[in-house]
Amino acid sequence: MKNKLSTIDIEPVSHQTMADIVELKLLAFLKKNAFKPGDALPKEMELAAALGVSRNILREALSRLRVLGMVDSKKRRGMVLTSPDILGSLEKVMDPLIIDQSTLQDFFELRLTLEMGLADILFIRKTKKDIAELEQIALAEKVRDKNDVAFRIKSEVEFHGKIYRMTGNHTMQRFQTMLLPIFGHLVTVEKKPAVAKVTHLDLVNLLKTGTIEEFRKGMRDHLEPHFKRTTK
Amino acid sequence: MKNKLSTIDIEPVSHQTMADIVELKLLAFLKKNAFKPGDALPKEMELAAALGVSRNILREALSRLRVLGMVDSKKRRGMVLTSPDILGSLEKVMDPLIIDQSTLQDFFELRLTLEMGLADILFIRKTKKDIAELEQIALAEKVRDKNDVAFRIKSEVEFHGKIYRMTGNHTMQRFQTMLLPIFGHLVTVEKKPAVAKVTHLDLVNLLKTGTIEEFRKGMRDHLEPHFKRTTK
DNA sequence: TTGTTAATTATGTACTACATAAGTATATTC
DNA sequence: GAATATACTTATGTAGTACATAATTAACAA
Repeated sequence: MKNKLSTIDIEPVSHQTMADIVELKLLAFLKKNAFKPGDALPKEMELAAALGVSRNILREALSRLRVLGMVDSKKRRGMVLTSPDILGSLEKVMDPLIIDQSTLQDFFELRLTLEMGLADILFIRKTKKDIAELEQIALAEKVRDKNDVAFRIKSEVEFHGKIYRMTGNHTMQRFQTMLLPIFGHLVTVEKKPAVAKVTHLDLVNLLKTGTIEEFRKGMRDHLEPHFKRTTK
Repeated sequence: MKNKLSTIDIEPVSHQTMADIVELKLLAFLKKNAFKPGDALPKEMELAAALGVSRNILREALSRLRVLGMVDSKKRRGMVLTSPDILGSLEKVMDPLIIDQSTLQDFFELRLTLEMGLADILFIRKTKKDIAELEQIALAEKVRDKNDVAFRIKSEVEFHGKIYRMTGNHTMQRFQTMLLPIFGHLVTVEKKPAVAKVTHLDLVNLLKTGTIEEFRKGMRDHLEPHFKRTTK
């Protein structure tokens, strides 16, 4: 019964090119031989000869590993396997305009999920200093005009960003920063701005004197407008 | 005072190659001109000419966009922008052996955070059918030998995997699958297996008759051994 | 030991040539 | 004239050659 789609939802046959194959073979080669970061790779000519492809094709495949942050190379020295910058590749494609709607929604929910799960790590790592800084951010919101949309978004970003930083988890922090454009995009699409009944200042106080459960409850109420939009 | 490191912790100067520059220029070009999935890109020769580089270099850069799932191309037809497969690039580099220890720990915490935050979405999306299936998985564990390590891991994966599937969030589900090798790697490194006081069957019952808060409390207790290892 | 210079070498870039598949136009047949 | 077969065109895919460049090594000098 789902034939109403004008765009036919079917994937085109995948024409594997040599570069595709070589890319996979290289990945398999690295895993099979248990290469570790720092290990030197065979030189281009050897690899190309071993794979039976031109140096051109090999370089196209290597170029892909480079963008994944898996290999690095310098002239004369050769190539070495590096510890990949996992989120680096994510950052490059995180553009709300080209990501399909369904995935955007998924990431939005992912952020909500993270935010709800943060409490545990947060209570392990929180410090008086961090809480004080967070409070400053929350207090700064009061003195500004509530209708200043640009400021509201900026302060929202600042507050939640600070919370992620407080976890001491650099990856999570970066991940959140990457999700910001998506969050911003979905929010601007919204008709009316969501007003939370639990404010940032409330959250700060819960962080200061409350329990994990109380803080999480507060966060849930703070995010309630977003959860309300999450359908079955 | 952190000079005790034998390997000097300093990044080498980054030598940007032409391919690096072209890659960035292409990304900027696509964003600036608001290209949308399906839009045709200029042909290789035109791009190369416009950028002032050889077709070789351009193809190395395009190859990178391909691995990110941003462009697709067929002979004669030309290249088109595609909706990127965000997690595709992640999957390729998700190898516990080459990811640095610090990032591994970050991802481990990320998983714990997700698991703790799942409750809200889960209670929105859960169905009787899914709960019944989850219960089957939990029940199947009872009949097996507790000392069968391989089975224990398999059933652990199955149970938590099912929970992620129950969220209906395909991205989160894929993300969890990607994290499995990391989880497995860190667990095998552990000395003694962690024994949780809240079992999978307990969680199923909480999902059936409990509240969100009760379920989350159960999940926290279930994960307690892992949280215990999480240091300040 | 330190500093300079020259030779070596693996990567980086450019260019050419051709293969291949997929549109486009033309010709042929009924 | 419509349908089918044929030749042509074109943009990507692949291969090969040539040379530039930077980093390493070796040799040499102060």
